[in-house]
Amino acid sequence: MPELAEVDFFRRQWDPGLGQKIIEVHLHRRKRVFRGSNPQMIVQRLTGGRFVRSYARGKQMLFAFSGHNWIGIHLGMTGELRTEPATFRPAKHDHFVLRQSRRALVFSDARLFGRVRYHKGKNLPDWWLASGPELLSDQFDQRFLEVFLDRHARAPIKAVILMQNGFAGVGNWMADEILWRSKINPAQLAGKLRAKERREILDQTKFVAREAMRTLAKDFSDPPEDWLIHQKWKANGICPRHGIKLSHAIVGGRSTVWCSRCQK
DNA sequence: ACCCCTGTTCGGCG
DNA sequence: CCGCCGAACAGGGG
Repeated sequence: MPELAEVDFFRRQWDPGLGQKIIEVHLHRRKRVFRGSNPQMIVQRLTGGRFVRSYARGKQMLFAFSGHNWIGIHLGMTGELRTEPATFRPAKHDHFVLRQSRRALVFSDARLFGRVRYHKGKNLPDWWLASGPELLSDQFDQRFLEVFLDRHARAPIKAVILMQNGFAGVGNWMADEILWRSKINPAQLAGKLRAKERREILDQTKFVAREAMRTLAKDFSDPPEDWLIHQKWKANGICPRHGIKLSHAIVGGRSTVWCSRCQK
């Protein structure tokens, strides 16, 4: 579920716990979400520390704790963060719980595609820096885009827009929304795109990211009515521009929707 | 019962 | 070696 703006929404769900001490860490040690990390060490290092700050970058979140301890969380397909009362008892899918005196900070994930990582040190973890520049920053510009599109010239543009080292935070619905607004067919090879189309991709990516941050990230409210996202999952979804029936196919390995009239 | 899925990684293959 | 593609991961919902 979570892409750029939803990820930031979930990150902020733990805000009430900022500055507060962690009195107990509860986790299911054997769960897949801890792959690559040592769950026992997470418990050891976080217990008694303080939750001091959080960051989001693309689909990644980073939580800073006192003593140079860091927790990275990726929500995968079905992960979510929330807070619960102090008396909360974890249920089946609540894999990681930071208990504070007044509340519990909870990560849950039914499908276990999400991930919790641990990092110790004064500097940011390497994997944090591996994702692309933030879409709304000046580093995500025309020059960056050109190089990235050319590097993946033989892949369909839909697949390229889903690559996190280029389009950090873009997931399936954002990708379709961007391509629809740019009037580009999702199956078009990235290397075939003309100068005007490349400019459109930059502009529409910024637009979709900015608007999503204004709505979804703030309170999980819907983007405007005339966005493609509202039609995408309907059996008989129509193009918001002129009302003809949308096309569906698997492109770049992902379910894709587009308008055959405006996206040639 | 069967098929679908807003994500990532890995092995196969061209 | 580079890079694309399909499968695998796992569970819930239609």
